[in-house]
This record gives sequence, C-alpha cells and structure tokens, in this order.
Amino acid sequence: MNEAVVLTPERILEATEDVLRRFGLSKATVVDVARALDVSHGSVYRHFPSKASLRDAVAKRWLDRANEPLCRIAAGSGPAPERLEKWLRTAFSIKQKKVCDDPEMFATYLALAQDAREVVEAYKDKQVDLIAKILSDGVAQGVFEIDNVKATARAVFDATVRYHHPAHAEEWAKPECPSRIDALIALLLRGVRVCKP
Amino acid sequence: MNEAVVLTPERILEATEDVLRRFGLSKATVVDVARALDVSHGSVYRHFPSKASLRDAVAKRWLDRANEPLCRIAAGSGPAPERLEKWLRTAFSIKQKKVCDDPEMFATYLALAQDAREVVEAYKDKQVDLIAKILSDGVAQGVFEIDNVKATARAVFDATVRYHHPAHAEEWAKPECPSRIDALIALLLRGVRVCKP
DNA sequence: TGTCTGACAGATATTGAAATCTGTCAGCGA
DNA sequence: TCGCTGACAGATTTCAATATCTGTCAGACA
Repeated sequence: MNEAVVLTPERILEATEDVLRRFGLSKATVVDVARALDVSHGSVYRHFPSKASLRDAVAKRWLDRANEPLCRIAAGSGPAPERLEKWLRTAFSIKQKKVCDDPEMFATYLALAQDAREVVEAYKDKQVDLIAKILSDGVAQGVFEIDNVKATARAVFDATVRYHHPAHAEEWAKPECPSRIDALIALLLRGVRVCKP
Repeated sequence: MNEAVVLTPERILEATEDVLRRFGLSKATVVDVARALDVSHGSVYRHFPSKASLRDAVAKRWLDRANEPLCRIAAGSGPAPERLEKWLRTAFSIKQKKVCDDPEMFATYLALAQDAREVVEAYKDKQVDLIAKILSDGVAQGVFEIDNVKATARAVFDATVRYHHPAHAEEWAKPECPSRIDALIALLLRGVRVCKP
C-alpha cells in the first residue's frame, strides 16, 4: 500500500494551484482538480466544504509565502527608517514580480481582492501589524514621533495602495513609476520622523 | 423654424448623459442617443467620430464639473495646511457623493478609469497641478518645506488613491473609513510641514 | 452647398437549448 | 467503521443562431 496516494488537504491545495495556473481562475473547476488527483470530485468536498473555501485556502498559502520576506524585515533589527523603506520597497517588488511570473495566480488574487474576502482582509491586517512593528521600533529608537502607531501604520498602508493593490497592477510597469515611488516613500518617511533629529 | 432642433455637440452630450444614466454604460448605444434626439444615428457620427469619443466627451464634462470646487479651493488664499486638508476632504466627499447619487455615471467613469484613457490621465494631471499650487503656496508662506513640489504633489495624489480612485469605491462606505482618512491626512500634512514651526 | 437619412457590411451582443459544474448523499468496498 | 464513489438536482456556463449595433457612404432634401 502506497502512502503517497492518501488524499490530504495539502495534496489538494498543491493540485489546485497547478490547475489554477494551467487553466486560470475562470476555467478551473473542482472536477479538474479531482481529475488531476485521480479521485472523484466528491472526495475533494470531503476536505473543503466549497469551491470558494478551496480557492481561499490556495490564496492564503500564496499570500503567506509572499509575506514571508516582509515578516523577516519587520522582525529584524537596525534603524527603523531604513527598515521601513526596505519593507515598502520589498512589498512593491514582490507584487511586481508576482504579476510578471505568475499571472494566473495574480488574476486569482485580483478576483479575491475585488470582493473583500476574509483571507485578504486578514492578510492586509497582518501587513499593517508588520508596519506597526517597525514604526514602534522607530519610536523606541527615538527616530520616529508618532501619536497613534496603529492608526499611522494603517495610514502608511493606505498611502501605498497604489503599489500593492492588484487593481493598480497595470500602472506598475510604467517608466515614471520608480521616481513616483521614491517621492511617495520620502513623503511618508518625513511624515513619521522626529523633527530636526 | 425652430432653433432648438439644430443638432449641436452640446445637445448630443446632454442626450448621451441622459441615456447613460437611464440605461447604464453597458446598455447605452448610439442608436439610443439618436432616438432620444429624434435623429438618425448617422447624424451623431457627423459630430463625434466614434462611440468612444462620445463617451470620453461625456466623461470629460462630468469630470470638469466635479473638479470645479477643487479648482476654487486651490485658487483661494489662506493658510496652505488648512487648504490642503480642505482640498483632500472635498475631493473625497465629491467622489463619495457621486458614487451614491449618480451610480450609472460613476460606473462609466470606473470603466473609463480602468483602461487608462487619455481623458482620465488629463484629469489626474490637473488634480496634481492643483495640489502643487497649494503646496507651493505653503512653501511661500513658510509653513511647508518641500524639495520638489511637483513630485511631492504627485506623491500626495498617489498616497490618496484609495479615497479617490473608483476601484476602491466599495470601501468608502465602511464605518472605519473616516478615521482612516483622518490618519492619512495627518501623516501627509506632517510629511510636508516645516519642522518645529 | 451642407446637413441629414437610411441601407449596408462587419463586429458585437443576446438568447435559449444543451452541456457542464457545484454541492449532496446513499451506498460500496477496504 | 471510514473514506471514497458516482448518480443526482439545481445552478452556471457554453455555443451557435439570431438580432442588434457600429461606423460608412451614396444620395435625398432644404
């Protein structure tokens, strides 16, 4: 008897991601996923209550993977301003890379993000927490001066939607984009810095 | 003979706006517009070379009308920080009002904005110029300290996409929205203000 | 003369019937 | 017993035939 043929949520997610990448969000069916795993589609429903939950689980995995480098930056040490800048630039370039390398998954993410699904909300909240971590480090280091760290973290996140929300993805390739990002980051850094350090 | 029956671009735009409001962007046809004016649809093409140009012209009118209060604020006098805040809040509330009062036109605008059409680009550039005007007033007043006014104006515009880009319109009604706007505006104002005034 | 009409070709949208999909569940086989 | 299957009902999607629309233009009409 072969252990590998046991149907696990993990294997289903793997197969779903493949199918999604191959056919795209609009064409991928749970029948396709079942076929890829060589089981009946009823079996898939034994592990995920609906197609939507399956899609959300795949998106969560994908988002968590994308989030990892950002967690490391936020958890790290060093001067907060540099870390905030690094964090933002990394966030932007991860998204930019994804949209090139993995367009089908990105389309899935876009569809997810457009209805304000739970997974995406949770992911955003996590991002805001990471920013808040860096901001409060900065306050502790005496380089940032912030009334309400949580609200300001949210404001920094909101101020940068243009460069991480998939709805604006077509703009990311434009040639004037880098200098606009520079100006935005400079403005935000000035907004949190203590006066005359 | 009746002067009112002369077919002018203005009358066509008026009728198109009506038809758009009545049927929505996806259903409105230039045949409908012609019918509303009681002329053949060929006549409409005598004044506008294509349906797209007609749609763009309507959008331009609509945007120009929406922009008027913002022009007045930018052209006004008084302390720049207050004016910048007023400008931003007005920009947000105009959009918010439009999305409630005139959802069909707003959908049209959304469709326009999604392909990055010329009209919308021009409108955005105009908005950035207005912000730049207020910023340079602030510099002149000695309350703002800004390296590159034009780039910073663009950054302020970019930082506020979430509250003026139609792609985010569904978020505007959420209860936490006002306090997030407050935090964002505070952050941006701090980003342009001189240190220790 | 200059504006408008209406018929036209090709493109696009609508429609309804057929196919496929989602989600459920009784029962099979290990 | 437990996970899997496959048939099923209702929802959704596909597809091709049909209808409508866009954009043009020769000619009517004032």
